[in-house]
Amino acid sequence: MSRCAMARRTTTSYALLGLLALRSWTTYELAKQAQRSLNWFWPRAERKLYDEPKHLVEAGLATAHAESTGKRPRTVYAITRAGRRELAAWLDEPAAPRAGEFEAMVKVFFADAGDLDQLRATLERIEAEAGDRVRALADMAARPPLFAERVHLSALTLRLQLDQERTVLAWAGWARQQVDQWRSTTDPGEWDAQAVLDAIAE
Amino acid sequence: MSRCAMARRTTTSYALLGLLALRSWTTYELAKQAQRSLNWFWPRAERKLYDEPKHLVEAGLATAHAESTGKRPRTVYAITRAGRRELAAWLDEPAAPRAGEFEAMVKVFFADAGDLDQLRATLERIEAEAGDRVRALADMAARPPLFAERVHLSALTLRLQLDQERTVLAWAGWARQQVDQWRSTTDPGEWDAQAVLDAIAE
DNA sequence: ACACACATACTGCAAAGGGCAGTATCTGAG
DNA sequence: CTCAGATACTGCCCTTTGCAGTATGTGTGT
Repeated sequence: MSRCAMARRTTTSYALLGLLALRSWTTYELAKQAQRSLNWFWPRAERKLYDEPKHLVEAGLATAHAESTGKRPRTVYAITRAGRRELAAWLDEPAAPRAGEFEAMVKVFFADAGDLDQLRATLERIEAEAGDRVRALADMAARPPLFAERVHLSALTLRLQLDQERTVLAWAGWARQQVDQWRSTTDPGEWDAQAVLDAIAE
Repeated sequence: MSRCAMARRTTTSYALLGLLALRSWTTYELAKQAQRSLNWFWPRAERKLYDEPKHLVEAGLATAHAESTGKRPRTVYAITRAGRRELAAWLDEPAAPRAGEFEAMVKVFFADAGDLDQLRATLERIEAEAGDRVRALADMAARPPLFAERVHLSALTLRLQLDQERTVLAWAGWARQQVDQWRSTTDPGEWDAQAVLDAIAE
């Protein structure tokens, strides 16, 4: 009943609340599940995934229940009716803009501080990583789903994730071909950068 | 000469060092430039962009020079020889994996906690944002470049950025079409989720 | 029967990063 | 002469990360 000092909620709060809306989990399970599914578009350190459920309980959006496996204690979290209400209300709020961290692209952008071999190595690593992820996504799609009644939503999100990885993969291959035509990282020789920019500018 | 307590360097340190490798900037210019260019793949709050150059100076990778415009002071940063060396060495280290925050996708993933109108609104916002960004990138590509001698590197990075935004744009359009065939967020009716998953699994 | 790897189930701490408010000066257009 | 907008930052508090540390299950092989 009392709402006292309901601390602010972050996207991380709602992401975990979303998982709790599907079923109850122990903190450990919740953390693992978040890393399997949410990690693709809402990556969070395991540390946070242990802290956040406590805030949800504090705010009355979830309940915590202490259990144990022999001598080892564990906490099972479940969503409350208020939690479901808040989750539904949150869906109405406009989301934060997409933001991506891509350190390797910083290295590409400043490639002229180094040599062609370094640039090529960076591009190869980008390509390898994207390839791994395409495979990981294919695996996930092939495996029987954890929540059969939610496959339509999984299909939607997996599709974007795959498209993104494939885009990176294709770009990296193209970039390696372009870079192979350069004389050095500071001199692209005959290579026509303007043509690429013109294509981007439509 | 002394290396005393050279604090750790982060990717943000190297990103700014990269900009300093191009020319000297005041902190304000550096912050703005970082937001114009780096923001696409290494977004950082303005606040950090003011702190970081101080660490670079501390580590001997840059120098700070106090100037003034009338009564208003300003600090001009320049890279040192040690800075260029460190930057080149950093290019060799494998980069952190790509990581993206996409809050709107969390809302799509948990769309079954709300109704179809909420899901459609989320998809429309995703589409609008991606459209804005495609236009912003086209603008950047059309505008005369700040560093003419580096257009080849800009072309490479802009290309990926555009591909990424277009991927999101195309996906959002597709997703809206799919969702229009659903009966509710919990019941996709005749819609064939398995077909989508099979396509992903190859 | 015992070892040992691996999964479960967390906590503490320091440092990086984000968001917002606040302060002040300079520049150009009307 | 005014006023918006650009320049040039700092302080504060909270979130998030990363890593190390501390246990207790469970299953597999020998």
